[in-house]
Amino acid sequence: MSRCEQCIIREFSSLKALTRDELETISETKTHFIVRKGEILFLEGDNLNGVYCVKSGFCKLTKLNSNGKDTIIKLAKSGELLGQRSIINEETSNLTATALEDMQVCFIPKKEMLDYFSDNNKFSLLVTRDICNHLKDADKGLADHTHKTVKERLAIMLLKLEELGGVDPETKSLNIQLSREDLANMVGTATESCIRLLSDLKKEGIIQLSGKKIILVDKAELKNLAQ
Amino acid sequence: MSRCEQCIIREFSSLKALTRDELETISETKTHFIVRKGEILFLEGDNLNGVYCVKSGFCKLTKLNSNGKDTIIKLAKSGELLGQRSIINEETSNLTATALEDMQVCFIPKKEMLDYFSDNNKFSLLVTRDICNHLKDADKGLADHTHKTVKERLAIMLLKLEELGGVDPETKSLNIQLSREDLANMVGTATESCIRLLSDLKKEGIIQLSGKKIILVDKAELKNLAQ
DNA sequence: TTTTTTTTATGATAAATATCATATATTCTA
DNA sequence: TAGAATATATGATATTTATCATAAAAAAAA
Repeated sequence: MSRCEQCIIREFSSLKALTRDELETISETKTHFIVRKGEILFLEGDNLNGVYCVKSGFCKLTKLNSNGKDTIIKLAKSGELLGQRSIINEETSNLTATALEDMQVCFIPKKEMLDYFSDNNKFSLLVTRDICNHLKDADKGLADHTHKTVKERLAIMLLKLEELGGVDPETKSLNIQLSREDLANMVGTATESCIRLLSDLKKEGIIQLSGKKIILVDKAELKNLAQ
Repeated sequence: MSRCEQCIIREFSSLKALTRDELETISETKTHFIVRKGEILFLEGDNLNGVYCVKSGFCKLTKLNSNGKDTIIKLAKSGELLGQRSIINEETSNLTATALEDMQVCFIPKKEMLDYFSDNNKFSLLVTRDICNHLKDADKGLADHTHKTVKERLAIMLLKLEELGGVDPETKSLNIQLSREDLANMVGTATESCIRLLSDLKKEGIIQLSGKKIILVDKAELKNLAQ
């Protein structure tokens, strides 16, 4: 199994603040596994006994609504740590993580995370900053969902998907390919409304569609919509 | 000016983890002031040079939307610290704080907060947990705003206002009295829609209204609506 | 491949919510 | 206190968005 000291992915998260000694200890205790597309990493309400480090692939983090629908709260890609909040607060997870494509994931036990959080100041600062960034995004999302139209939120989401996953250099289409249903759940609208608005954007020449592939043609106009 | 060592309010925030020495230092450096109803503590985009400790009164934390409207992201009451995220992330504030009634506020400089964050593990853990709780609330709010109707969100908000500010023991009306406009901005709807739905709830015997005073009569039904 | 299932697409319609208009009540201010 | 300004209330209407229905396209399974 690969060693954390040699894993480049750690440079993208708070783990970069760990010392060589700490990384070696984590290497001994961590486990590594594959999650297939559609499989669940953890469920809302689960007691997490550690954090998940996404090595490759990406997943959606959702919250189950009383009407049985999932709301996608955010997406996570390689380099991100999942479950930090639950570990720090010693609470069950408030979100469900589901793979949107095959993923490689490492699991780092709670004990090590909490030990280093108290012993390594640089690490705890980075962990807290990471959580702060999530909070800032959530505040922004809340404001957007409160006063923006569905079309505006769709524009925001398309730009966010590009930022998060980038585009295929050949086809220029978004690397993150969501079903219309998932996209609708991120935007916070009905699937049909989402499809309809995508069609509108296509008719207006702002995006191109072919199957799940989406190309952002007129990004200036998208940004204008997103404001 | 009152000394932090003797201030009971600190027991309600992460400040309770500070040592006597640390509290004494803060007492020397902190400033204390009054913010009148409607006045602004800080603006979105402001560079905060410390955190604000709410000693009495409460305020709204808002985000300016591109359409010029404010979205109320949350309310803060006595005992809460404002501006922690900005200090930790060394970023400008992402929210505007406006007093909803006269407030007493202490300002604790950035330097002390950051020093104790690195030196006092108990303190940094509590600060991080506080931020984690805000994140959890924001995730919940995002899910609610995504799939719930305006009436359901109004019910949620009324219950939240009771939880946050309590009720007058005499009249049983909510202590936190918001304008219909502010309430609408928290729920995420038009002022008129908010007024209409309050009237509906009144007709259904779920709440009582007289001016800004709101009495939650049938809390079971409200909770049922809030789900 | 053929069949079945799922996803995407689009029209028709219903429901929810926003906007505009206006009246009344309340609060503020001179 | 009177008058002005603001907040609350409610009707009429417009707009947005969701739901239902159905068809075409794509993907999965036999």
